[in-house]
Amino acid sequence: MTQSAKITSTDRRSDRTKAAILRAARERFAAQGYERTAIRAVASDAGIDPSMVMRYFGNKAQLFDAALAIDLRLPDLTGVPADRLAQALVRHFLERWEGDPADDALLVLMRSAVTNEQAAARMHEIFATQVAPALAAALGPEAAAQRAGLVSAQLLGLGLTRYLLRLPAVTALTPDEIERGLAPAVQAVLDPA
Amino acid sequence: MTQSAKITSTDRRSDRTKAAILRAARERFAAQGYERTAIRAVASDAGIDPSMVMRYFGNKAQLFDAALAIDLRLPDLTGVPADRLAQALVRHFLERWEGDPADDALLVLMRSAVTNEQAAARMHEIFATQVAPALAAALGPEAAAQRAGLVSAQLLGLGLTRYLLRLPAVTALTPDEIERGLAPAVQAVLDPA
DNA sequence: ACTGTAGGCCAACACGTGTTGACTTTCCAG
DNA sequence: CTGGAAAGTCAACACGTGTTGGCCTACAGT
Repeated sequence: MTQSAKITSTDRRSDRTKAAILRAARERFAAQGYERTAIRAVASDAGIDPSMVMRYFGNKAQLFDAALAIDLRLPDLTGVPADRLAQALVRHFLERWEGDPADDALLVLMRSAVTNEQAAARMHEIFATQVAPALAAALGPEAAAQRAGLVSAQLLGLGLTRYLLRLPAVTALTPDEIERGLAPAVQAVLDPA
Repeated sequence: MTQSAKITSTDRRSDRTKAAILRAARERFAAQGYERTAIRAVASDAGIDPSMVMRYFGNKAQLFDAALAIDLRLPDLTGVPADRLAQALVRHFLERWEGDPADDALLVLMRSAVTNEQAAARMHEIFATQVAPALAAALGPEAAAQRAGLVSAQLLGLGLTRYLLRLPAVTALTPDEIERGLAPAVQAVLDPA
């Protein structure tokens, strides 16, 4: 039977628009956050009718949830010498963000998580399943539990001030200056006095 | 003429409700951010009609602007020994925030500034007129310009993760633990390698 | 007692939102 | 060719929003 051929062809069609919706949604959520993003605008960006968004994703909250399927792609820190851990972390996030801050999932999440409970919950989840384990692998479980919070505070603080708030005093710095300035600070958190 | 007496009495009446509106607005903006705060809700909290809000503040944006008249009450850092600057800063913000995070103006501002241009602009202004000068007084002008950004990133990162996102790994720490962990890191930014 | 005015309320408008259901078009299997 | 399902459009509902203007009420000055 050629049913499989049929299925794939039709499924491909719908999957393509589904992907277009998701891409448009990510861009809007990133630029404006959850509340200010209108489904009509997402649909318009994707070149289809608003009702298609509902057909494929159910409702706005579920669309948001789908847009937040995130992989931070944290580097493997187990091979990094202990005294260069901080540098590796700072550099990784800088590289990630300098590319295109607007569509980086972590910044999308931050922008919405501040006013939206659903996004905040997802943030907790991302932290628990990705950030904490990566640090635990490098520092050992109990040390990581103590320090992962402050490290996150430092890195998210950078993302907040440079890419979301765009504080001039932070955007004025070059990536190199940030790495040189911030890496020792993060290292200070990793190595308790 | 007793006109002055008349004016003060009537003005007092209106000023009292005006203040009530402002108080309610600050609470709502703090808890929900700009977009999710409804004027009807503010009016209801203040025990008056929504149209009174318009009468006294013009529109929502101006109400928001009035709610953001903020004094960070930064401590005078000129007398603090250079090697204790970071500790003084971290402690100050912790004390400020541990009291009642919900109505601290800086957190109000952060919550809205991430999605609202007007709030972001105000944030830049607050930084330029309060944070930067306080650091300049302690570090000297050109050193402050270089490092104020990263110091702010670290302090706002703490506020973000602990009071807005409430990341468990950060809320689990006691204020003392945070001060011990973060002060050396902030000091590392203040003292370049 | 009378009157003007400031303080306040009510009802409504205009608009944007998420969401729904009925209708049309596309397109492929038989 | 043809039927039927998948993909997509259209128009509308129900609701919450910021905002407006007209009306009422209390009270201070004469």
